[in-house]
Amino acid sequence: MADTGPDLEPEDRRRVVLKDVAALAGVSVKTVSNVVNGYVHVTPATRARVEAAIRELNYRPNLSARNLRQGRSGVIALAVPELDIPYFAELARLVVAAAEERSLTVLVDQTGGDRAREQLVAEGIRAHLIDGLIFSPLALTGEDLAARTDDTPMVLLGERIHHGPADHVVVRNVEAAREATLHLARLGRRRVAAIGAQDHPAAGTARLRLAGYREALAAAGLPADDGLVAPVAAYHRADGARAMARLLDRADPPDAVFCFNDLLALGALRTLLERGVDVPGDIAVAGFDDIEDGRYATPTLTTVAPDKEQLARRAVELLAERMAGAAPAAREIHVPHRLVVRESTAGRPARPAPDPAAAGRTS
Amino acid sequence: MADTGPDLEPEDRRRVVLKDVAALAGVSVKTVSNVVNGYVHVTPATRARVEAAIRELNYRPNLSARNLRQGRSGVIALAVPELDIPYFAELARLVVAAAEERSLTVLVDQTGGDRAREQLVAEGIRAHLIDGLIFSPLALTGEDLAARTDDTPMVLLGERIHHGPADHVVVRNVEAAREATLHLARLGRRRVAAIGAQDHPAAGTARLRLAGYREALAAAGLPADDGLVAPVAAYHRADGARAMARLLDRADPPDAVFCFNDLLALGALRTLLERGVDVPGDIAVAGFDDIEDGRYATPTLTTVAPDKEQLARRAVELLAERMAGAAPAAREIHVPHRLVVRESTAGRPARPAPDPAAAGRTS
DNA sequence: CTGAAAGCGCTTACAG
DNA sequence: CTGAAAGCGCTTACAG
Repeated sequence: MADTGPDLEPEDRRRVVLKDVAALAGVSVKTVSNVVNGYVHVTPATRARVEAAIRELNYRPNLSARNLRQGRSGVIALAVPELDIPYFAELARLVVAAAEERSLTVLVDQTGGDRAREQLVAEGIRAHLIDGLIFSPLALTGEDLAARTDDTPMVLLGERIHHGPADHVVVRNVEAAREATLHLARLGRRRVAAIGAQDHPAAGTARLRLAGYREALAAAGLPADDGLVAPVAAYHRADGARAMARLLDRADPPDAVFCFNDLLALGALRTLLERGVDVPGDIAVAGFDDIEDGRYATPTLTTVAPDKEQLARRAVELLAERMAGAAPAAREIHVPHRLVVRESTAGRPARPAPDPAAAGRTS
Repeated sequence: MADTGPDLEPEDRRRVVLKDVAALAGVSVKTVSNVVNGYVHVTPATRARVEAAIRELNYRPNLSARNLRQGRSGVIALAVPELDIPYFAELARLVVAAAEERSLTVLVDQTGGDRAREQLVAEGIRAHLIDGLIFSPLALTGEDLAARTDDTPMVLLGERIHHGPADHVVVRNVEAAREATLHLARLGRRRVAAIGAQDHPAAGTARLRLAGYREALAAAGLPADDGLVAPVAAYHRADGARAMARLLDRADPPDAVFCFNDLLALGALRTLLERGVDVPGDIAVAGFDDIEDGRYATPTLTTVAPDKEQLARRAVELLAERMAGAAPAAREIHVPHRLVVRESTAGRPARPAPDPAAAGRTS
C-alpha cells in the first residue's frame, strides 16, 4: 500500500491478507477466518477451497491484528535472574514446554536479580504484549509487590513475599532444609556448617533454608555455632568455593556442610578437592536443587530435589486460570521434594559403578 | 466497551487508552503519542501535563496496536534445541542481553533438535508475531532451508547448511578441532580418540570437528584409527560417559580424547573417575564450548572457548540489519575462539590452587 | 507545534 | 452456513 519505503524494498510482493485469500477462494473474509480458526460450521468443500488458497498465497495470519482484536496475545513472560544458572535453565525448559501444551508462547526477561529491573518487570514493561507473567524474583520486596499497579496476571516462583495478591508456587524450604541437615547429622557429623545465608530482607529462600538448618541442629541435639554459617553474596559456584575456603580456614572446620543450592555445593567441592580434603570422608556435602551437574560431579552430589516439572506445570496452570478471568484469592501451592543421597554424603560406589546416565535424562 | 464478559469481570475499570490521556491532559492523541514515543517537538509544559495524565491514569500503550500499525513487533525469536543445555543457556543469556540493547524482546522456541519442529520454526510458526529469528538448528537440512517460504529475517547459528539465503554466525570448527587435537598430540599422546561423531547428514558440526581431528592426527604423524572415533546419539553427559566406557573396553585404549563438546567431556571424566583412570596422567581430556561447568569439574577441563559474547552480539546485529530492510547476500561471520588449557590435559595445579572463581564470571 | 481522520489486519456481533 | 461493516488502539501523513 504505502509505497514510501526506501529503495531497498525486496519486491512489490505485497503482504498477503485475509481479504486476498477470500478473493481467491471466492468466499467472504469471515469464512476464511472461520477456517483459519478451525470453526466447525464450514462445509468441507468450502474449507478445502480456502485451504488451497491459503497454501497458494502462503498466507499467515497477522498475530498483532488478532491480538489487538481479541485483547490477548497468547504470550506469557518468564522472568528469572539469569538464564544460564542451571536451575533457572531447567525451569525455563519446563515452563516453555508446559506453556506450549496450552498454545502459549514464552518470552524471556532476565532481571540479573536486580531490584530496579525486577520492579520494572512487576510493573509491566511488556504490558499488553503479554497475557501473563511467571516471575522468580530475587530482590523484590513485599512493598514493591504491594505497590504494583499493573494488573497483568502473575504467578510467583519462590517464597511468598508478604501476603500480596499474587499466586505462589513454592517448595517447602524449611522442611527440605531440615531433612538435608538431619541427613548429615545422622551420618554422625557433629559440626554441620551451612553455606548460603544472606542478609538482605528480600532473601526469603535463604532465610527459610537457614531456619530449616537450625531446626535440624536442634532436633539432632547439636549446638548452633554461628561461625559455621557462611554468608554469600550470590548463589554461584564461585561464592560456594570462597565460603568453603573460609570455613576450612577456621580453627575448628566443619565435618559436614549443607549448601543452600547445588551451585554453591559444586564450588565447595572444588575447594575441598584443591585442599585435598576427602569428601565425604572428612567432610560430607549436600546441596539443593538437583541440577544435572550434580549427578556428574566428583563426587556426585547429595541434594534436595524439588519436583521442577510440577513446579513449572502448576505455575503455568495457575497463570492460565487467572488469564481466563478467574479471580480467586491468592493461592500458595507447594510442590513435593525428596532428598537424593549420592556419593558426597554416602561415599563412592563400589566399582563397577552404576551408569550415571541412569540418573540423568535419557533424551 | 463490549460489556459481554462473564460475571467474573474484575470491575468496570475500563482499559485506559490514548484518548483518555489526551482528554485528561487537554491535548490531541497525536500529542500524547508524541510524548510516549519521545518525539522532540513538544513544549515542556505540554509534555509535563501529558506525563502527569499518564501517571494519574496509569496508562500503558497497547503494544499489539502499535505493532499492527507499525508492521513490526520488536520481538525476535531464539530457537535452540534445549534451553537447559549449558551451551545454549549461556547463549540465550547473551542473546537476550544483546537484544535488549536494541530494545528487542526475545521469545524462546525449543525444538528438541527434532527435524519436524525445526521445519516449523523455519516456516514461521510465529509469523508476524516476531520480526526476526535467531536459529540454532540440529536436524534441519539444506533442502528444508531451500524450501523455506516464510520471509522473516533469519540468522543461523552453527554450520552453514548448503548455501542458502540465510546469514550464519559460526566458529571455525575445523581449525578449532585441529588445535585441540594437536594440543593433545604435543603432550606426547599417541592414541588420541574422538568422542562425538554423528552419522546423519545434517550433523554439520560433528563432521567439521571430526575433519579437524583427522587433520591434526595427520599433521602430528599419528595413524588414524577409526576404532578410536566414538559415535554418539546426542551431545549430553550420558552419551560421553557411555562412549568413554566403550573406548576403555578396547584392547588398546586411548591415552587422550578430544570430545566434540564439553558435556561429552564431562560425561567422559565421570567414567574415567569411576574406572580409576587418572586424568591427565593416563588419559588427557579436552572438550569444546567452555561452559562454566568445565571450570569447576574435577579435573578442570581443557576446552576450545568460542567467543560466545561475540557470537550472540553478531547474530543480533546481522538480524537487526536485515530487519531494517537491508538485503545483502547471505553472509558467513566467523567469531574467534581460543584453546583454554586446564588440568584435564595439564595436570593439577600445585596447592594452594588459583581460585577457580577467577575463571568464572565475577557477577 | 497541534488536530482530525484514515487505516494497519484481524474478529465478531448483526443480518440474512 | 455466509456477507457487510464496525472496531480493537495505535501511528502517520495531511492540514493548519
